[in-house]
Amino acid sequence: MGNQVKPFGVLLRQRRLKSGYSLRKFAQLADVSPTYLSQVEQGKVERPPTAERVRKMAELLDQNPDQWIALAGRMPEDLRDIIKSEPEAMPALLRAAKGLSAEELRKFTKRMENKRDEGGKK
Amino acid sequence: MGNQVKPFGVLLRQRRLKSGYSLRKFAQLADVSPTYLSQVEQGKVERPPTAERVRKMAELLDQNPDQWIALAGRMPEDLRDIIKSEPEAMPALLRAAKGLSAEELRKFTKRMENKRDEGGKK
DNA sequence: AGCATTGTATAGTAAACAGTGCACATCATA
DNA sequence: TATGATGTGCACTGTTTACTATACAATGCT
Repeated sequence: MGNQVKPFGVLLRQRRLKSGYSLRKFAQLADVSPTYLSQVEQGKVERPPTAERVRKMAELLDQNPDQWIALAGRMPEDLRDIIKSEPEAMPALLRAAKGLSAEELRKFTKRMENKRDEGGKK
Repeated sequence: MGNQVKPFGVLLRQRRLKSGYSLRKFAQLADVSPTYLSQVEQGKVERPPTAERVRKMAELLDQNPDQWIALAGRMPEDLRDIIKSEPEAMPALLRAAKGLSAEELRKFTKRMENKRDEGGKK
């Protein structure tokens, strides 16, 4: 509900400027060409960079890498494996989680963690 | 934990034979070349076919498409969007769900569904 | 024997992906 | 005016992806 998904490129540019990096400087740190970085920030590329590169950028700007990867429309590699490990139950879980608020999701997350910590019996 | 993840190709071949299709016949129905289908069944291809094609194959063989897509190491398209809608909370939720059994996952799924049905207050 | 039908190995390919290089316009500063 | 730094448009490129074409061996049927 009301989750305004700001384009990845816009967010990237905002954060980069806030950190005081020029386009060329940051491109160098992130190990991409200035041209490409410019295109990404403008949303001129079909799809944002790879998950690995997005992770690097997020780290350079002190942002949450997972969040940025998801915002870029990529999938953190481990999530794919998690889903694969329970190919029926995990998709169902995600679809059920779809409408819930972030707070509710966090609550469920906590409960799941407790479930695991309380003893890997069996 | 003892989740024996049977290779997708092996499963595909088993199901295809059970349904009485020859490789060429099924390849034609699924709209791929016999060569390619053979490779897929043998696990000779780096990665299984696209989600769309796997879905088609699953339907032809009366299997659960989502399950097959996940088994093939692909991501049902809608899941990506769901994760993107809550780019912090959803990855966290999945990671917490990681070790849980299928039954426990189903329980949480039910609870989430109830939460939603009981009224989107606030 | 002849022919069809089965699956398979090898090689190749069109399109998409994830970028790069270079020239260029704009603005600031000296 | 010159020099430097900023970001950007356009063309291009190496690599990966998701397959296909061709030829072939093995088995079955008549």
